[in-house]
Amino acid sequence: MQNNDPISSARSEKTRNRLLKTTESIFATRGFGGLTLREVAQHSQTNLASAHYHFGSKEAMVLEMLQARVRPINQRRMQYLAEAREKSAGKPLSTKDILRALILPIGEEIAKSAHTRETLAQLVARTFTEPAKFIQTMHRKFFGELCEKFMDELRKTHPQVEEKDLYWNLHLSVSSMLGAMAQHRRLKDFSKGTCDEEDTQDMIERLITFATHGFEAGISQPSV
Amino acid sequence: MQNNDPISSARSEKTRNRLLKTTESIFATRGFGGLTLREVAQHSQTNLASAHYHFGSKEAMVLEMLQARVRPINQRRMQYLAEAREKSAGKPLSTKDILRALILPIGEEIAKSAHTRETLAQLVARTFTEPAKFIQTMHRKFFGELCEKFMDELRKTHPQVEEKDLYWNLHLSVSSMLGAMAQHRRLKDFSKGTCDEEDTQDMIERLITFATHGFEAGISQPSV
DNA sequence: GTAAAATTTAAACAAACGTTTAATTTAGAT
DNA sequence: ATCTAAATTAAACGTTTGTTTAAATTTTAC
Repeated sequence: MQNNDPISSARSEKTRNRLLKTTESIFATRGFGGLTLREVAQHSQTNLASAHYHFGSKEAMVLEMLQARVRPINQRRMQYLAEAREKSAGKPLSTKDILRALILPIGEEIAKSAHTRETLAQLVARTFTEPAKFIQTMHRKFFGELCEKFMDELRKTHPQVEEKDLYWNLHLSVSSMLGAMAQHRRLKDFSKGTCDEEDTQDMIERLITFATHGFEAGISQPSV
Repeated sequence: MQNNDPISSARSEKTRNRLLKTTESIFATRGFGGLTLREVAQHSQTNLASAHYHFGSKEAMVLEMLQARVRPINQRRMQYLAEAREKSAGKPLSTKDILRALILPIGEEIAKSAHTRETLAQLVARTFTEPAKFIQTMHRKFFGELCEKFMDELRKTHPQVEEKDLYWNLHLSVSSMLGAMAQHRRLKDFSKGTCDEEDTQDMIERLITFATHGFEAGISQPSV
């Protein structure tokens, strides 16, 4: 039996994954500039040069980590949208169904484990505040087409609403989602122990409700 | 006549201000790690060492710039809250009045000039995603007490609502505001020219409406 | 088992960073 | 005008960074 992938043995793939995992953790807490290849190598129990061997550069390594993280979340978003369409049997989806498909997947990913809960929220937040150009490029590539898919769905649900209003309120919905992710770790600082940041499920449900009503208020009457 | 401030001549203050202005611009686009004292000095038409002479360190310089930016915004927030209280004549404020006092000042600051519109939105966004510890500390100091003031007001308006619900939805309101600031420059990428990022006034009004209805939906019924 | 390829490691590189020191220039007071 | 302190400048320091090179080790194929 010959390996169809001549390069990359079993051992090599393990160190690759170790590097990616460490990259994720450090990038989430310190950002791109704060991430050091030496620190990544140390925490991955490997050598400094091995990062370049496997990925070619620091940029490429971080990019691969981000893609591996974002891709499954976006896939699940499309999946939820498709499932909601099946259930609705041809009729347009509710605003809440659409926004749930947008928000829920990232909530599930956060809720998965303590490790992801710690880092993923910050991770997502970074991708849209990070100064590095290549991350901005990735962000645009990843979420540009996704945005269009969701806009198509919103147009069907609100055929009478102006394009501009739909864009603005989708923009605000996404903003509130990302803002909530970024602020997640700060919750304790301000809520004086009232709110528990570990109850991710609760946060996601609140966020969906928040965004849904914000959205619908924004497309019906410009001021209240 | 003797200058009451023996140090800092007129010339020195001018270079100080030039340094702060450049710091703001670069920090906004590149973040703390991406900001270089050499670049700041160059764009401020002064020397590298002058930054240390005036501020003592890179950290202190950035901190002073941030404080100079945030303080007047927070002051205006408190002012708007007080003004709304006067008009209401003892009766509790509406949710929208409270959130408007929170959101409007930052919108006004953004709308002031092209320069601030470019940078302030990103600036605010950075302060809550920035990895540097001293910025996190500042963030907590600046917004911790402000948060309490707004919570007091929200408690009066919604005396029957549980503390936890108020915290969560204030949190989500703040998140949507900050998220909108951070995402502001990305708007063009996704709206295909439909939305104009220069119309800040429009964004702020939409944001206030969005947050108000999101907030009120979150404290009345947990699910719709 | 042995040769070749893939992977890991060690060492060094040039560049860039914040900071410091010391010298120079400028401003203000008598 | 001169002296003193403030402000600016020039030059260098010690670290740290991503990256590269080359040697050592491990795995894979025949």
